[in-house]
Amino acid sequence: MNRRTIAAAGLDLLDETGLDGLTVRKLAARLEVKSPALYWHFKSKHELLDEMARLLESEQDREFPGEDETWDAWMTRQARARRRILLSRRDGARLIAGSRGSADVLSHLDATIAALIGLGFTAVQALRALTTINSYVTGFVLEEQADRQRHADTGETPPEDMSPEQQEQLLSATPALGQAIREGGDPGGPAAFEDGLRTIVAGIGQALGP
Amino acid sequence: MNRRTIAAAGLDLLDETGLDGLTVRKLAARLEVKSPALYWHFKSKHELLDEMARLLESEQDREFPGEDETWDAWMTRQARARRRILLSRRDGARLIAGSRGSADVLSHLDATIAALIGLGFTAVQALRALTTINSYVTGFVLEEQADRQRHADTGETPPEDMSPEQQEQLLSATPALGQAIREGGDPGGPAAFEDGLRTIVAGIGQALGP
DNA sequence: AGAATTTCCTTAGCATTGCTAAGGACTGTG
DNA sequence: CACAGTCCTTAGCAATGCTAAGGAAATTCT
Repeated sequence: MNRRTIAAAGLDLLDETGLDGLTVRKLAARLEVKSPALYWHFKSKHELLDEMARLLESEQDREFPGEDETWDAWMTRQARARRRILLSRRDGARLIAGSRGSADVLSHLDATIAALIGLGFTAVQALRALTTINSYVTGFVLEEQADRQRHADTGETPPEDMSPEQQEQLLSATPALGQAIREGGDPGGPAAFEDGLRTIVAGIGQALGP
Repeated sequence: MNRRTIAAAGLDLLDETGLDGLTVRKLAARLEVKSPALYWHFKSKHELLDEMARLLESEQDREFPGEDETWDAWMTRQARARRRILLSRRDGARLIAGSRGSADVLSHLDATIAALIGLGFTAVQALRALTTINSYVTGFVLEEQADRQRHADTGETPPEDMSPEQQEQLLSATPALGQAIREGGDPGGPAAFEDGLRTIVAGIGQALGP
């Protein structure tokens, strides 16, 4: 048993209990061990969460733009992949947002910037573009998952389980917002994510020059 | 003593202890009261945090575009105001990201969409633009504040307190990233925020049509 | 006015949490 | 064979969120 396997078990437990329900004792029990045993491998719970975050992030393919791939297609692909990773575990966004990044991601970031410089970016433009997209994805998924848990732990009926009449009653209280939701769907859903991503990538392209 | 004054005291305490250090007992002590007294006003700590989040959000001026103001100037101003609010309290972004929004912000969102429709947006475009910017600001400030606490509780020297030689040594390990930071400054700083914001607003403008 | 109800707090304490101290078994090394 | 290192256990401490039960003061009802 090492840090890696413990972190992996932690991610599985995360799906069942959520970040707030994840305790060292429960994780130890799942590994058929008493809780102080984990403190041999990690000096604190926070360090364990950091390792879990690193493991989750490492599941993302960290590719560079392919030969015949444009920078914007690549950035879009990368952003989608990150969202999928964050969504793949319960509270994934909160887990990663609250953790220390590894030196590993720094070196990958460095290589990515280098690759973008080869595609016409300046170093500053590349870094700024990447952090802008990153902030957007983190913020978006964070609210996406927060909504999920809101409906889960209040026992409140999620909008998609309501009768059309109930939906309509909610929407009619805020007419403009109601119209936007009727025409555009859930503002925390995949379509909204794609739209925002497209918007940001377009803005980056504009800053790059014609 | 009511929910409002308790939440206000909670925000003050938040600055001293951080979100993780904020306990019901400490807050009660600050109000010169025993801890179960607070459970008369709030049925759980989470509900208290929600109220604190609402109070913090309510400090933001919720203006509509002025007569001679363009939509992009207004959105930029609004995004900056939100960042300032989140930064005004320690862990402000985490506090708000983890809370339920109030019906109050829904009705304001509705009015905002209506105002943007008057400026040439469709309802869907307006809602999507607002949520995109919102996700970005939340994500950005979240990492901004996370960095702050990382340096605080590891006792690690923040880069700005290092000698130029130490800085250079860090930067040289990742040459492309190093160059980007030397030329563009802290990727979690105000300049980076402004740049990302400008990028997103430009992208929104492009989607609106010429 | 007196009784009843409501409001808002206290004292006491329970279960759970992260974490530490001390020690035991098992493995490899001089 | 002694010794040191690795990885776990048992026992338990201080702090946390929260509940139960009750008390004092104000408010309302008759």
